[in-house]
Amino acid sequence: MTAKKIQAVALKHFSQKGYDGTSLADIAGEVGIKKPSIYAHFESKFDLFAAVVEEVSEDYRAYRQTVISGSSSMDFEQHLFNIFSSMITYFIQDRVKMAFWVRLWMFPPAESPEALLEPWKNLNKTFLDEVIAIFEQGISEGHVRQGSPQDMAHTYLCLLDGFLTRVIISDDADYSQHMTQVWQCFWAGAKA
Amino acid sequence: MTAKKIQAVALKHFSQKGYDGTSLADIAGEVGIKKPSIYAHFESKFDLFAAVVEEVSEDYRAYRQTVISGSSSMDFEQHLFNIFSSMITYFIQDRVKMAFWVRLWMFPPAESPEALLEPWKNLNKTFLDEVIAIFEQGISEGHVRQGSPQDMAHTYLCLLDGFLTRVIISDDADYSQHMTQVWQCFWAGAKA
DNA sequence: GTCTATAACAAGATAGAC
DNA sequence: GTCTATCTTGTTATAGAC
Repeated sequence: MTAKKIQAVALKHFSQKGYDGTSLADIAGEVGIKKPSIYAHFESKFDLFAAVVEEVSEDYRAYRQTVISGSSSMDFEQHLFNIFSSMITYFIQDRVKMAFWVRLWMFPPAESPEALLEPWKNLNKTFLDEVIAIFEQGISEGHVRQGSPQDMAHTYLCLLDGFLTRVIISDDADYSQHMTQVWQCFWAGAKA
Repeated sequence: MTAKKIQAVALKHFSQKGYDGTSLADIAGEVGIKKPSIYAHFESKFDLFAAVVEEVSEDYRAYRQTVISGSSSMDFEQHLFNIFSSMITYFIQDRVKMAFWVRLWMFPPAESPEALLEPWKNLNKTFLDEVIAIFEQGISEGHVRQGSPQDMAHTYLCLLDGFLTRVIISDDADYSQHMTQVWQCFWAGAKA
């Protein structure tokens, strides 16, 4: 299906050059069609962008849900670390998706309608809530030191987002080796 | 001086909409002049951008140097925390500068010449080296637990970058309240 | 230094043949 | 669905008067 190929190429270009920096001619050229042919599949440039957002968003949502529910039976530290490492691995194994994701998150195209951004924000808000719930459970069960679950969740997400940030800005091909060390430093301060 | 005013307005627009999303007409309009007048002060759009990068870069460099050298006589934890909180405060008190800085760092304009990006990368590389040196000292003097100073510095910077990331994506006006909590979580795991 | 006017071009989008 | 041709708009940039 041509629409899917257009979306895949668009993802790559939006990821590398941003929404404004990408032209439909760039995309069409790599797909192997001419620019007007895109309009047979998408109503506008922004419509194409929205489709890519939807695809990336849904893939991410499904993956995250699988990871969180799939590791809930683990030992507490393992559960938390599994979410941490799985999210990092998810993005590291596909840097195009990662750059698109982070770019949209931090610097969405100017004048993006709320209809596009709101589901995206909610998706990330949900993650915060889930992590807070995990820490609440960890504290009440004695796995985690006494303290504010909100603050711990926040620190956890700072570490996760910071790790992704540093992967993006780094040329290092195998950044994942740092993951375990970062985690140990965090867990040493969080455990009961 | 008109050139300075153009730069200031350009900083704001580049920060909010990115390089490609900003037009010279946007900038000129807010400055109060017409578009062609910009060319009396800057050779090209990119030349204006480069001037803004230079200004922001130098301001950041000077501030960071002041913070690091100015707190080196402090107690070890205070020294580390002071750098952490000062860097965060620096960006929080000027979100325009923060967004410009992070945007350039993570997603520089496509086809930016190396001449623009290299000094910028070196600036950040230097910071990593300085933080590593501080942890090396901290370990040898017994303030920090035994371990790899590289890994600790990396964790420290993940936390710092992650914090800034979360400030950018958050609407919360007073995000700085979280800073102390994040720090305590880190230090609990890092101290000897 | 700032302006009007305009060049030169690229980009998103449409019309209509095939 | 894809193409060529075209429209329209917006953009960077220059020329030349004041």
